[in-house]
Amino acid sequence: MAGTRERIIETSAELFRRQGYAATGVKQIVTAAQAPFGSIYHHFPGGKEQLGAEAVRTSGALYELLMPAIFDPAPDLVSAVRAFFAGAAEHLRETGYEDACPIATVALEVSSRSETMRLACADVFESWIAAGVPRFTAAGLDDHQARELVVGMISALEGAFVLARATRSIEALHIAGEQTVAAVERALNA
Amino acid sequence: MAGTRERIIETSAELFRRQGYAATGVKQIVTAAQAPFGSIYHHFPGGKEQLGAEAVRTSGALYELLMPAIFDPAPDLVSAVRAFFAGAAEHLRETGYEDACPIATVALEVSSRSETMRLACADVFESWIAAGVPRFTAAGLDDHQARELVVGMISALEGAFVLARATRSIEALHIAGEQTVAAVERALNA
DNA sequence: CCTCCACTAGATTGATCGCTCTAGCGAGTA
DNA sequence: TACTCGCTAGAGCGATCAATCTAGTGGAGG
Repeated sequence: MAGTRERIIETSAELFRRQGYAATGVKQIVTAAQAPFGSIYHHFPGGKEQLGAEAVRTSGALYELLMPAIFDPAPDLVSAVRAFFAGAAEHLRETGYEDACPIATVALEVSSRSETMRLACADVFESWIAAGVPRFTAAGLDDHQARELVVGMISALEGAFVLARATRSIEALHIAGEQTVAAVERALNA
Repeated sequence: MAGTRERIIETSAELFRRQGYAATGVKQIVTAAQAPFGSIYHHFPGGKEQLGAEAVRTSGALYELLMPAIFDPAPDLVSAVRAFFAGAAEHLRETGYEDACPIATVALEVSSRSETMRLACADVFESWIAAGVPRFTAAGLDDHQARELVVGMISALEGAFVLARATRSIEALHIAGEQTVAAVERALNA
């Protein structure tokens, strides 16, 4: 079997995203991943915490790819931002409001309990920001403006996910998207 | 002893906010609340889920009071929004990045696992929006504009909390606050 | 061939989970 | 005093938790 370790990480990431870190048992992970129980502690001697941190970093890296995938083919920055939020809203609705941010739940859960995992989450957020900034500077904004807009965009998206998942509505995502678009337009026209 | 039930709810709400729903055990709650174990199931026959839902609604109602407390004494809407984010940032920093939103962690955790608790979270968010809207219409905005700005404000705050807690920095809160202020100013000057 | 080792496989551990159970306390009524 | 009843008090339930343990498998190197 090729990639037991990878399969465990991917399955963990999926489960963590839907139900969080604490609510997901190691047994549930191996069952869903169709992996033997013992393999967990062979591949992840640090136990559940190490597995959690790796799952966060892996799905974080995967989502970072959305930046080039969405922003680079777009005709302009504003269209890209709009597509970014529209895509998130569509995906959330399509998955029955299950698949929002892959790490937000975990980030809130563990940031007071596990420094290892908190750092993994912080690194992922910082990598998303770093991946987003050049797409904004390329549109003529300076580094400071670009960072502020990217951080604002990610914050708006994450918060809208929270409301959207609880209320089963993509209203918050639409609003957050349009307000981010307005912020970008304002910076471009200054 | 006056208010064992209330003490249990308040303690639960605090623990849920810091570490989430699944990671908080009933035993931990009774220990922290200095309450007898049996009292939990006397006061909350629905078990942990009922306790969780009540904790969400109670702390939600408590936070709803921030709307009048911050917006009504402010000289104008923009100052109020600024104070709203500044207060959140200060409180988060003062508590060592522990006390962010009282229900966001729970909302993300349970919205795919417990319909009872998901509804409690959704009701709380909707009540916050309902409490915020009149403060925005009082400044001359129409209902539709007001709701969009309030939903955007809460989304921005929630998302900034996620980033702030993970990165141990209030940068995201400052940015989210200023972008919300800009959105309000734009609506007022239109 | 044999050895070695990465990996699979799952039984088993002690601790902890949410929850149920019975017992009894103490204030109120008669 | 006698009885009720809201609540306290915690022992104990079966289930499940993360993690450890030993045993065994299969392919590569010599």
